[in-house]
Amino acid sequence: MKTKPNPIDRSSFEPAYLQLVRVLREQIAAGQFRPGDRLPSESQLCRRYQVSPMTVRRAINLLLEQGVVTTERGRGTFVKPLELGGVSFSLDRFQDLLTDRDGARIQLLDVRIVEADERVAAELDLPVGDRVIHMQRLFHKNGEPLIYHAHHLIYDPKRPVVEAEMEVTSLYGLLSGSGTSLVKWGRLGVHAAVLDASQARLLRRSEGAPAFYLEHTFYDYEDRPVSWGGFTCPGDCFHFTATVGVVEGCEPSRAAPGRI
Amino acid sequence: MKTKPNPIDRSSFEPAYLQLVRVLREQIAAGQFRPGDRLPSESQLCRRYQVSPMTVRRAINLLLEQGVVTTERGRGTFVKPLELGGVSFSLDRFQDLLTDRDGARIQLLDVRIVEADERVAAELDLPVGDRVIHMQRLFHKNGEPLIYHAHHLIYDPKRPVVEAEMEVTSLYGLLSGSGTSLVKWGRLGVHAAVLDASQARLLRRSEGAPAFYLEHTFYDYEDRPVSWGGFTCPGDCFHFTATVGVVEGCEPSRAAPGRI
DNA sequence: CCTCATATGTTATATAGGGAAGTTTTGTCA
DNA sequence: TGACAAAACTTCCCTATATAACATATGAGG
Repeated sequence: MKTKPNPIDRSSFEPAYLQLVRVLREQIAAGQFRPGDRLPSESQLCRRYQVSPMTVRRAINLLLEQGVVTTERGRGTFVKPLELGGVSFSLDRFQDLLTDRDGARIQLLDVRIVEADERVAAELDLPVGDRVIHMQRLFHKNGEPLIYHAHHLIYDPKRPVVEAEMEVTSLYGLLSGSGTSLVKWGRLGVHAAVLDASQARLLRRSEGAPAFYLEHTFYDYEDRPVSWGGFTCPGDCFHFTATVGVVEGCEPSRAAPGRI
Repeated sequence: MKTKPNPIDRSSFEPAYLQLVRVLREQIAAGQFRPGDRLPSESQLCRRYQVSPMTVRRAINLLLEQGVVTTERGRGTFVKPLELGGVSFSLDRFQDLLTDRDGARIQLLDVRIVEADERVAAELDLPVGDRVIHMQRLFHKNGEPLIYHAHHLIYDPKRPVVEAEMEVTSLYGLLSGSGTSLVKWGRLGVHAAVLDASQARLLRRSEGAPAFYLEHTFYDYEDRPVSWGGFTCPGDCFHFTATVGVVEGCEPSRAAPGRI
């Protein structure tokens, strides 16, 4: 058996456990270990790379959380096969649009106090006819309209959502708000949709054009709904991408951004 | 200062570090720690819960990877504010359709060998005019057509993709295939789309109906493209959901399934 | 009052080791 | 040969400890 040089560089800034993760990933990516194969045992890895058991464990745990391998107690660590179910898409770039930077502009189309109809009342857990705030906005990027946003907010003097929400930046201040946020959590959904006539006019596109509808409901610390609405994102400007499997570049099955 | 009882149960099957994760999550979910707040230092947590530093570290690391907290070396660990960018949507249920279970049926519409046009040649990294396999399929669930799938495959006698791919189960066998898989990794994209005339007829829906188009390109161990195509999923049957923020039930910002 | 060195508190990384639980292999005994 | 027990191996979890790197507070000296 030939003795390979130890690829773990102790003088590097990169921690040993991360180096080990990288080395193992590279070996998997190179096909040295294929789906279903068993990796060397932890003690073997210790000897092979001259690191302590805890370091190996930590590396294995990372690979586990990254979805690259599975472990079976008493049997070994195995390379996971590809599966579409593990893929996930993230909204990375979306938040950039909600904030102000980089030529992003937020146009307030309309704000008014209306009475909740059945649908709104159900979503916000209010009696029908209660007063709620209805808000419509248009997000621009480089002068072009990009996203249409409409949502309903509770209007309760006892709950100071209004003041925080009336700012034009709105959602961003309410979500990632400096200091104490009012919102504890939210539920999101992505639907396939087409533009209706008014949306098409606002977004300067043709009616019936494909779009993503990103629905959102946010809840406060008493788990009461605070806001319900959605973003309409034309399909010609938005898409989600991701990779599955162990690719050479680091960070694999982790999701990738989503705007062209 | 009142001495609270130690919520870490050492006789439990649940590992200490997971219990600690749960406890901290509950405190955050309950509003005991709010976004921006600093969590107790690691040594404080050691004393408070009577566990060793490594156990605390592991718990903190988990919270870190779950996106619940951020850490700043030399300053402390802080509760993360809500941010949409961190949300991710997964394809959990999608794979169920690719396999056979639960009343799922796969109808082979057409398989033929064609010459690659410019687009196909570019995607599969082949010369224009090379022979490729074109395949169209229809996925049914409980008798209803659900997904339309069309893709092109390389047709190279030297690469035994064909035999593995000709099975009706196709993609599933090629991906999650038992034994040695041919595919090392893949690139996925989700686009907003509408049904064209032929798709509408096959899927028994109206033309122009909204849909998701899940594009895919798969690569072999030499990083050469093997397959390119996409799934057309009518919007009335598919959507993605996710939650953002720390919700009472475990596993939060982790993505959620996607079929109604 | 300002500046700079020091001390303290924090997270990050690493080593060494031990025990529990599960699986596989080996070996012994009938 | 067959059945069963023992050993070996593997993953898993935890403890104890040490060092490094970074941030902030403290205090002395000008």
